Amino acid sequence: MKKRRVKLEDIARKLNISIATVSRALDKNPRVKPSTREKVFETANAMGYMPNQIAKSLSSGKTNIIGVIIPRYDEPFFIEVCRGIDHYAREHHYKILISSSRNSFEFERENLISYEKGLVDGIILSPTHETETFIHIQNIINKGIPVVLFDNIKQKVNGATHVIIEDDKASFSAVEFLVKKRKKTIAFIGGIKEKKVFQDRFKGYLKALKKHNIAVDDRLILHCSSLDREYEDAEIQNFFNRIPIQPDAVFACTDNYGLLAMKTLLNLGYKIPEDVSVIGFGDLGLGQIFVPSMTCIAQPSFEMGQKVAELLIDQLHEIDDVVPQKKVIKLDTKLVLRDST
Amino acid sequence: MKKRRVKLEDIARKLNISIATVSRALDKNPRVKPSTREKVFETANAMGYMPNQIAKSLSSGKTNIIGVIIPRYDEPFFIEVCRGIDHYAREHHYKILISSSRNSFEFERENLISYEKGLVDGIILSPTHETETFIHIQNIINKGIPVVLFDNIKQKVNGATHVIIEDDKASFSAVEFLVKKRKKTIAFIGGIKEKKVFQDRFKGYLKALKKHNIAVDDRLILHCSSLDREYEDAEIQNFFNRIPIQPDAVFACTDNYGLLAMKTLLNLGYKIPEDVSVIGFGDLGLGQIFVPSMTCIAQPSFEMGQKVAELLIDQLHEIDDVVPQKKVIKLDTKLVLRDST
DNA sequence: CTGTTAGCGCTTTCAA
DNA sequence: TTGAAAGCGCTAACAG
Repeated sequence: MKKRRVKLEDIARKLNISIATVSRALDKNPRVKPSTREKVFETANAMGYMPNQIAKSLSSGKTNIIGVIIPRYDEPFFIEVCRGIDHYAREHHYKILISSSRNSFEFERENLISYEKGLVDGIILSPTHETETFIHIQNIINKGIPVVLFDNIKQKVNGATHVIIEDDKASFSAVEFLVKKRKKTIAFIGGIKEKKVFQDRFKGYLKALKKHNIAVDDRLILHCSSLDREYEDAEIQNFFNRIPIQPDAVFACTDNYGLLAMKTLLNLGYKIPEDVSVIGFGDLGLGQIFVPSMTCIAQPSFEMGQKVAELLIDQLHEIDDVVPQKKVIKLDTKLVLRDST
Repeated sequence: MKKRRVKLEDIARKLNISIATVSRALDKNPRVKPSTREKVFETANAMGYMPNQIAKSLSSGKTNIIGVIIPRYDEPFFIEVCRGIDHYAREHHYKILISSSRNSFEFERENLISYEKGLVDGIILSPTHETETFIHIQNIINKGIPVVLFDNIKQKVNGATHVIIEDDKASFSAVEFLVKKRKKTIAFIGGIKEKKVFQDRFKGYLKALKKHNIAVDDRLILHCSSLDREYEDAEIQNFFNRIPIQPDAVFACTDNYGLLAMKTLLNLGYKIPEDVSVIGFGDLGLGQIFVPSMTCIAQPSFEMGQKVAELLIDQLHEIDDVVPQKKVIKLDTKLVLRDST
């Protein structure tokens, strides 16, 4: 059943012309006589010709594939970013090869190395919480492969463009919003301490309390340590079941934490927002469905994906000699008010 | 900055041996003298050698990439399937190239064609609701590229393996469960009518009603027609706002529909499950967080991904001459009981 | 155990 | 406007 694919040579032979001419004709190279070109197109179609991408890539040195590495698939934020990347990339004739580092530095390195084998023209990466050192990324860049980083960047990488949001500012403004609503007992639910974005969101929380002279109370603070959805649930339930004081507000570092907090609080008999206000982070859809709907910091995920792709593709199109400006792009967030506050 | 990559030739020259030997040594081919092999490894490392995947692929005829086409990214079901595929594929040294057909037949075709250019060794595809004809898939198979289909398969494709769940049975059992709870006024919320899985889920609903002599009431039936999250919400709100009779149960064809129904009903003052029971379809996480938690038909999404990948990779490893058995694999679903019923 | 050589399918000078 | 030929980097059959 498996037939040999038709290639340029087959068309050339049938038409009694050279491979080069066929190649040029198919390329719409103007240096081919229109009549020849037409004949080539006709027979190519008739024979069911399909160019071999691999051969093209080998000879041209470009694959038109962008490698994307995210810490995990099951987080709407990353999926939205990928969607944004995909949209932009497709418009510019690039495909995307996504892989997950599964929150592991080792996997991140492996993925990077596998991309280094020439499969991709450039790389988009969101570092894991474990990623402390950045030489693996630096190595890639030194080999001349453009890299754009987004989210969770612990350390500036020379030669890479960064796309981020200002996590500290965003959380500061959310917490300040709660304070202005006369909340005094504001709980904080963060994620793994090692992750830069969570560190920054925590900083914003502290800063807001400090500014408004509210004492920090450790009993109100939870840093979730699990990387797994199921355990997050348990951690948060535990936290609120045992909390010795009643919070009048909760600031959560992800949508999911916020929703889990709401669920737990409702089950404990709290009224939202009467007894306690809740704010989430991300605004990736679920907050709108929950009853009551959740106030969130909206993170421009799709746009972040588009931006990241745009920056990478721009770099891919730059003349090699030009030393391009590597920049840090900051995207805006905003607080979306709903029923939980 | 962009340095020329080191290749086999460079290593060969430095060691004064042939390229072939270097290639074999790196391959751990036993026909190379251990001492030679070691020297090769050392210098390869020292020189920072990195094999060129594209060249390898061209000469070996395999890319070790699996192309995956899903109707959309922003549906947890598909992401879970992709996660399953990724897990299995990675263990077997395959990478996955995901693209979305964005619910469009034309995009599906385009993606397929782009994969036909030799970039992928095999294809995993979930057809869109628009996909009525399957010649584009048949064409691919005829070219000798293995294809595995999953979910929403309107028509059996010759030569392709299919992985599905029995949507009609699953929804039948869910609706029957409601009937046995003495529900008489069971609303149905389905998706676009063109989609096979929704058709089947509707059939199951009808069948259960029929079996238990409950008259079908069109006023209780909604087929959502939008492909966009935002409009789904509006459609479902509209439906319940205007419904002329009070349902005592709702069977929804996706988790999202179920959650939106619960939200709307709660906002209308219904008590769940006292006034109305709700069952969703999928069980992809959110149902557990909602208050009340939602009873769902659990669909084995991750497992489906693994299975689909396994079947494809098996096929890729089959000897070409062997005409492989193409099968239809049916995975089991189950009803997960929670607070909404 | 190692080297020679002929591809894999396409692009791209260089010549004609 | 076209053709010949040299790669792209690696694999594998064949010969020694």
